[in-house]
This record gives sequence, structure tokens and C-alpha cells, in this order.
Amino acid sequence: MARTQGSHSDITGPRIRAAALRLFAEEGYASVSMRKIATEVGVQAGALYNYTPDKQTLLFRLMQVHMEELLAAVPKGPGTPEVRLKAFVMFHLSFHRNRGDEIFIAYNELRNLEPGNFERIEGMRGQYEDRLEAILRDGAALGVMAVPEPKITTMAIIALLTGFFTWYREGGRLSLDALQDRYWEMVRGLVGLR
Amino acid sequence: MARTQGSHSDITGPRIRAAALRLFAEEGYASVSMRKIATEVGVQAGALYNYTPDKQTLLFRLMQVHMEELLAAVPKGPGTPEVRLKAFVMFHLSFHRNRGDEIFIAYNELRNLEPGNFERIEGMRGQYEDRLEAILRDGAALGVMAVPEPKITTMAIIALLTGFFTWYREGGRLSLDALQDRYWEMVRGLVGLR
DNA sequence: GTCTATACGTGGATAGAC
DNA sequence: GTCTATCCACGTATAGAC
Repeated sequence: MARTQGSHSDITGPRIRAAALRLFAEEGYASVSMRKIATEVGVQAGALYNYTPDKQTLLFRLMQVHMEELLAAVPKGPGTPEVRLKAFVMFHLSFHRNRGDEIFIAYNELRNLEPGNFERIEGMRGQYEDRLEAILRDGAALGVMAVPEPKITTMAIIALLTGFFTWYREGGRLSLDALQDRYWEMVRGLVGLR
Repeated sequence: MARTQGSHSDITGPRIRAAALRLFAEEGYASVSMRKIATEVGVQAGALYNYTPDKQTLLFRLMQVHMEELLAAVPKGPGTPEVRLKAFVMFHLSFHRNRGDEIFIAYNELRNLEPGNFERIEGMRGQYEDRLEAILRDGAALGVMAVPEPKITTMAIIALLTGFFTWYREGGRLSLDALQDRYWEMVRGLVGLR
């Protein structure tokens, strides 16, 4: 069946999301206009509304997809607490490696979500944190980690790891592998692994 | 000399800055209108322009004052690297304790600064980071800390400490003192202090 | 599905009276 | 120093032609 002239739903949708993601990360949700997103994609502003009911939903869907992918990919395998902790640290760094815009939005645009949307994203974030906390609790229970307050340590480790993406840029002196190893060593020390 | 009727320059200025600080932190610079700030203060929008040339300068001055106070207050005393590191950690947590709005803005509104303003704030932030990095370099040189990459460790520690303010709220199970001690213990382990 | 045109609100900033 | 009134650009979102 011949496609209607000017119809590009299969590619325009992804391009809209990609443009919105990049612009939201670079300039902030509130600063980015629908007109600007449309210009970036090469369509008129009105055309965006064939793909999203409104700007808020566009932001929410970006965060939702990101969190769903994160939760689907986080390691769930068995092993000693140390093995699982290392897997988590390496996963967090690797997963976000090419998702700089997503992680930036996930942490900086929460306040621009409407209450209902905010709760859903926060819920998913909590699930992710629980994964790490469970590892730390197991490590503490076995006496191989010094983690008197697993929840606090969880928040500290995630902040430490996520901070990596606020300064890392390609082409530096150290390779990504070397940097990941350094972060793993810091986390090792932080939880008292000897 | 009698004051002109309706003149309140000595109190309106601080109130404008206080309102802007709170609103920028809560809703984001781009989302907050000058009208909203004015309403908060109890004046008309036009009156704000007796105190700031424009909205951008209002944001910049808030961040500038914050960074100047931070640099003026950061500990500079002598001592072993461990003593100085502990002082830095405790200072960072204590200093920002009642500056939740300031620290939030300092880390989340950088992208809303015009290039010239951005560079000045970044420069001051760099000076602050250098304070910590010098401590770590001294500790590594003396062999009392395991810090193969002082710059990376600096960024990691600041991210870890600053992350505290993203989740801490008063009235929790643990006292602030206890939480600070926990953070110090984590940093101790992170830099390999035994 | 995309376009043009537009409704309608709100934004930052200014002018001039008091 | 503050107010009222206003300029004008730009925001989101919609209507209707193609």
C-alpha cells in the first residue's frame, strides 16, 4: 500500500524523542520550546502533537523508557557479595556510558515532572537502589563488608558513580577501563573490602 | 532624614534574593518568572529592576555569593593529611547543611548561566576542588593514603558528599552527627586510610 | 502526517506617574 | 522605590487545508 505523501511516522517519532532528549539535557526541560524541538527535527511545531499529547508526556516517556531499560539490564546473577557489588559498579558505569543525556535528565528534571509522573519514576529509581542495597546487606550479614548503614551507603555509592558522568569526557589521559577500575577500587575501600 | 514613602531598599533587596533563591531551587531558574518572584516578595514585577539589571544577573549573583562564602570558609589549617581530609569532609557537610537551596542551584543551574558568568563560577568551583586535591596529593606522597589518581578521587569524594543533600531530610532515625561520621568513615575507606 | 495559521496566555523588560 | 500600564517576543496547543 502506498504511503501517504509526507508521512514519516516510523522515523519522525524516534527523531522527536532523540531531539527532545538532547535538548532537555543540554538546556533544561523548561528552557526548551516545542518549536525548538520541531526545528531540530525538521518539522513544524504542530506536527509534534501527532506523537505526544503534550510536552510533559514527552519528558515523562523519555525518563520512563530509560528507567525501564535500566531495571531490565541491571545484573541479577548469583555470586558472593563482592562479585555482585563489582558487577553492579561496572554495570552502572557501562550502562550509562553512552547514555549521558538520559542520566542527566533522570537526575535533573525530576522536579519538572507532574506529581503522578514523578511518583512512577521515583518508584523505579527506588527499585534500582534496592538492588544495590540488597548486595550491601548480604555483604554486611556475611561479615565481609563494613556497612553499618546499607541505605546510606547505597545512596553514597550511587552518587559517587553517577558523579563520574558530570566530568568524564572522551579523549582523556586514562582509558575508560582504567577509570572504571579506579572507581571499583574506591567503592571497594568505601565498603571496607580488604 | 525622613525616608521616602514606599521606600524599602534595605530590606527589599535581601527579600528578593531570598525569594529567587528558594524559587530557583524548587522550580528551576527557567520555570520561575520575574512576576512570581515579585509576588513572593510582595512587590510588582517592575520594582525588581531597581535591584537587578535582569534575571540572569540575579541568578549569577546568588551563585557568586555562595561560592565566595564557600571559598572563604573552607578550612586551610595545617595538620596531617588525614586530619585535613576529615576537616574538609566535615566542613563540606556542615557548610551546606543549611544551604540546601544554594548547593542545589550551584550544581543544577550552571547551564542557565551565560558563558562569561559560567566561566567565573566554574573557576571558583575549581579552586574549591583544588583544596581537596592538594590534601589527597599530600596523603599519597606521604604514603598514608591510597590515591593513585588524586583528581579522580577528588571528583568522586565531592560527588559522594554532595549527594548527601539530595536525600537528607531532618527528622530521620540518625542524627546529623551520626550521618556525618558515617560519611567520614566511607571517605576514610575510599582513600585507603586504615 | 504535515503544513499554515492562529488563539491565547505568559514571558522579560521598560516608561512614566506618584 | 514602587506602582500601573504596556510593548513585544515567545510559549503551548489547536483547527483545518492538503
